[in-house]
Amino acid sequence: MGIAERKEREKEKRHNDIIDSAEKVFFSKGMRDATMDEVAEAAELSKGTLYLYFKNKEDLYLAINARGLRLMTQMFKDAVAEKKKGIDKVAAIGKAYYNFFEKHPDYFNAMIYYESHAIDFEKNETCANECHNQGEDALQVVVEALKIGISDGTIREDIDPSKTAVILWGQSTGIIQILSLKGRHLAEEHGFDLENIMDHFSEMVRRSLKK
Amino acid sequence: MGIAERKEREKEKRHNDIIDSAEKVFFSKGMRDATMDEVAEAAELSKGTLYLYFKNKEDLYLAINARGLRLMTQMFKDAVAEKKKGIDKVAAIGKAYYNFFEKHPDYFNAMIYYESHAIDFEKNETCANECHNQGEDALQVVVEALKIGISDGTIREDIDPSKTAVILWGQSTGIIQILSLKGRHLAEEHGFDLENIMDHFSEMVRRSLKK
Amino acid sequence: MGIAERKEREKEKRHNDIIDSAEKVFFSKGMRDATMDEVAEAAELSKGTLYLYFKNKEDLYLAINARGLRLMTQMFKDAVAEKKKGIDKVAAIGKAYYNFFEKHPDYFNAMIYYESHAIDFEKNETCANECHNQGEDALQVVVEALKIGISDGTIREDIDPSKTAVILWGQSTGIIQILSLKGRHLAEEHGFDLENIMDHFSEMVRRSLKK
Amino acid sequence: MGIAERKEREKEKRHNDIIDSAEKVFFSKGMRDATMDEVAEAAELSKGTLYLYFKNKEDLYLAINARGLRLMTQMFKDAVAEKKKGIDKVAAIGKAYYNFFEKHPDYFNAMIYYESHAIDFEKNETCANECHNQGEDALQVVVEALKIGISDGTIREDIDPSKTAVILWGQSTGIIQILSLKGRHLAEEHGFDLENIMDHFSEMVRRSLKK
DNA sequence: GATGAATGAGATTTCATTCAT
DNA sequence: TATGAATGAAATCTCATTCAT
Repeated sequence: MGIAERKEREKEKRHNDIIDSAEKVFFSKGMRDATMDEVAEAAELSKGTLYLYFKNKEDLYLAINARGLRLMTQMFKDAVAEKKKGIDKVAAIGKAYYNFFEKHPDYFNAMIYYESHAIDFEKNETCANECHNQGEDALQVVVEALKIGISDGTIREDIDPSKTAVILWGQSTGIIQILSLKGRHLAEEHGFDLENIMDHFSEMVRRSLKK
Repeated sequence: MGIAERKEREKEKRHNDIIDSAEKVFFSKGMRDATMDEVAEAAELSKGTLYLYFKNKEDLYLAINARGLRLMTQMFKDAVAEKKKGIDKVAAIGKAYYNFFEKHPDYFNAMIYYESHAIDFEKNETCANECHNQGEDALQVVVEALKIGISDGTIREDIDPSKTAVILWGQSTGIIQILSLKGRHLAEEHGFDLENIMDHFSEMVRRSLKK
Repeated sequence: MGIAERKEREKEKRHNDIIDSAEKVFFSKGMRDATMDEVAEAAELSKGTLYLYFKNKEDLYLAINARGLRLMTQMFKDAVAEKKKGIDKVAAIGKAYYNFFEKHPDYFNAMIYYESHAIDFEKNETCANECHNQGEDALQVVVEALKIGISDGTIREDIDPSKTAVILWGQSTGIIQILSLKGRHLAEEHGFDLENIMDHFSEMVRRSLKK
Repeated sequence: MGIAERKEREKEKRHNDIIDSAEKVFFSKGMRDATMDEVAEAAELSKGTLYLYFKNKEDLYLAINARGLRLMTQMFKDAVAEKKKGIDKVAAIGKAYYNFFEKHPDYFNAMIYYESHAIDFEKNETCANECHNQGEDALQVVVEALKIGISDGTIREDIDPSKTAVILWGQSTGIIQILSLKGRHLAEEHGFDLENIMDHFSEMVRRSLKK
């Protein structure tokens, strides 16, 4: 019981409702072409209220991205849980990442946007920090999988789990980014099978990590 | 010899002068925050004139990017020429890529920006096409190196050179992108040595390709 | 006796507390730039509560002005009481007015602001009416002084006390207003002694009224 | 000759056209309630263009005021020219001032607004400075009239022309301001004849200045 | 070709005021 | 009564792009 709690919950809900509406607008029009007016209309709120909840357009976009990252991290955790061996866990994360891209390409693209724009973390910007933390969480899942792999002997022990996680993260993101942006082009012009490229990549990663 | 030629040359020069000025502005302020007014001022031209030479801001930016891509492709070609074995050529391209990033981070970031935004190639837009072609050129250098590696037995023959080139390209870009955006953070907070990460990565690639 | 009375007293106190806080804010930031949020914060009340006690921002501002006018009227009455002759009473009011300005410039400026904006009296708005009545009171003090002057022969009898009071009021306000807004400028750029200007003015008024 | 001149003239015209439109809007709705959107619409220009010509709403209002002041100064000069004796010139200025108020009450009120708000002159704000200069011009006309009066013996020589001009200016403004704001009230409730009040005032001024 | 004024769209901000609880 | 979130209207600002000359 508690008025304060209820208010808090309502505020939280309003916050989420705005993100819901923003997603619809941003995902259909794109970050650049979507307008705050449209978001306000979709949320059935006044523009002033949007700015009550989010510092600016970018902040709102980051809130969407934080959601995507949360979702992705969960997918990573689920993937990891399904495998025993470290190397298989790593591979599963890779698969999960591609899965995330396939099922939620808009979230993936939001992430790319976020990753390719220098964003200020210094100033206590809630959404930016949330994104940063979620990113670290996701990375940590990879680090753990690598450590397990080293322990169970499925991954060579001369790698540094943290550095390798960063590398894997960068690699995968870079590849999926290409698939996202040039995928259609690669498929149509060059006859590439995208899924197949991911398998290729997966195999390469496995080779680069195995004992 | 002729008036027409001279005019053509002058036009060409004006074109390049504008890109020079745009580079200064875009590189110091960032693509998003740089304004056409600033570019015009730097170029000592009126804003209207910029639009005589470039369709729009993005087009101008793509012209810069094309320059960077040309430079990068050349660095790739030089790198390839210095090595005999295919696998070494591939590794040399990777080194050259990191080199390109270190020496011309602004061009690299322009490229990232370009890679993370869907850009229309369809309409016969000169600059966009130039970028696309340069990108294909660069990729072709990788494809050739891989083919040579397969021929000379330094690279396993069960890979598809084209797909693998795309993968290598995506991987490398993704990693350098992380270094570019989070490099300082990784170095300062986590004590990572960036060069060392690239060596790690290089080693992983070598393992994933070798026979 | 009772609860009702106590409630009434508390309400009255709250009312005054709000004016106290509003004064601080309005006087330091200026009527236009002060915000209701700031007043609410200063009063340690919610913004909504302000509106329970005052119809709107202007009403609150008028409450401040009414205070100033009450204070000023009292100074006029005190000044009048100290002199015997009508002409001296009139002069004393003039001095008191300047005195009011010097001691309470913020109240004076509030009055100026009030005087230079057409405000609705019609609708039974408490604060506006209070201001209006206070203004009439102050003017009446001048009227009385003039009448006494006519009676005691220190002021020429061919003037109309009411009209003359309005004229004196307008004159004085106009001059002090200049001193308030341009005083510093006049003193620094033109080397005027403000006090001296008031003496000048006083002498002129005396000449214009004397028999 | 002169593209530059023509451009200059056109710019000047556009400037004036905007002020024309702004006058209509501001005078009919009042400074506070008029919106820049309305001005833009009246001027058949985009809002952005308004801000190209005027720093902000206040600046635009000051431009209107500058016009009023120019007009008023001219009326002063005309009035002065019609009289021989200094004292008559001063009286004529007073009449002209009231005349200005009667014929152009909106300009007068704009002036009041301007006079009762502290406005920054420091920053090189064109319109504010123009107002300031026009004000000085007008005052100078009074100073000259007083000097002539002292020379021709119609005004006592123991007054300081500059200070007296400031006093006269303040006095008159104050009285007309009352007539402007409370005139209707004075006429209807108290049966005052406004014109008559000005005559009264005129007579008082004459007495206060004459030898 | 060159110019730069004008446009128009949208982001952002700011508040007085209202309203549901 | 008290609260403070929400509103809605404007102001302000910023630019990429267009257009008349």
